Amino acid sequence: MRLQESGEMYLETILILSQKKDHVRAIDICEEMNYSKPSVSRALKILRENSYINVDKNSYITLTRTGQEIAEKIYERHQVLSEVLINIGVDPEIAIEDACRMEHVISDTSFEAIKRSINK
Amino acid sequence: MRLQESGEMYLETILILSQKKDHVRAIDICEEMNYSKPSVSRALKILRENSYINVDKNSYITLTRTGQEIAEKIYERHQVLSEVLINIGVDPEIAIEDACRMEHVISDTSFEAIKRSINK
DNA sequence: CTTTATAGTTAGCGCCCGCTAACTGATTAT
DNA sequence: ATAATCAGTTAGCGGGCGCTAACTATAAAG
Repeated sequence: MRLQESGEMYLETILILSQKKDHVRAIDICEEMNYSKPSVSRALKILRENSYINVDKNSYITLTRTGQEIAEKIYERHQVLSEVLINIGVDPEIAIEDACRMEHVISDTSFEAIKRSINK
Repeated sequence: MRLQESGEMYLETILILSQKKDHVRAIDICEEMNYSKPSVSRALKILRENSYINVDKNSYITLTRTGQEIAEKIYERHQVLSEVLINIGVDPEIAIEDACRMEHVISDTSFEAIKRSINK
């Protein structure tokens, strides 16, 4: 199953949360993304069914290998794209918002080209 | 009514078609976008109801002032973004596809910054 | 003049993905 | 032990936006 922009955002959020918390639960995602519990619950169900995440008896969420790879990919894009925008003078807040949307729509090819172009 | 990405694509397509044809009809949009007639018909209905386009007795479609402004804005983004990507070495076909998606999600601020940054 | 082709519309399906209301089950506090 | 709180789920709504099937109206062709 091909992951939607929405699914990618959930994975990225789980990655970020697991970097600053011991464990990640659905409720943490609700707070981070400002979504209702049912929205998060359903999204996690789909991610679980498609083996992007695991949920243990304590409802602690972890990324599977595939989930982790996608989350890291999107997160890297987020970092690089917002940095690029900030570098050309965009207000950091706006840069981050834009990066958040662009990170899901850019091809691997274009992203690699962007990374290469900032290294010179 | 705030226009969706989909609505912006229709307006942009109408602009492009009206540059290369005497008149634009729904069926032309179907062919250009590879969408079914009902999909286009409904989209046009919404654009008409919200005064982004006019449709005359011959079913010829024209952009209103507002529609034209949006279409031109998106089209400019399309041109600039694909040019930028091509310039940094992205295959034109991929560059255009990516520009097609990015053009709808970038803020005015970031787009202006990108334009400025290529002029030096 | 009737048949056929072309363009547009209506009805309704289905997936995405937010939401509220209301339930369950577990943990904490009285 | 009972009540309250917290986390998660289920049911179902609604808007966005593709689709097919089937209808209508108009124009072209026999």
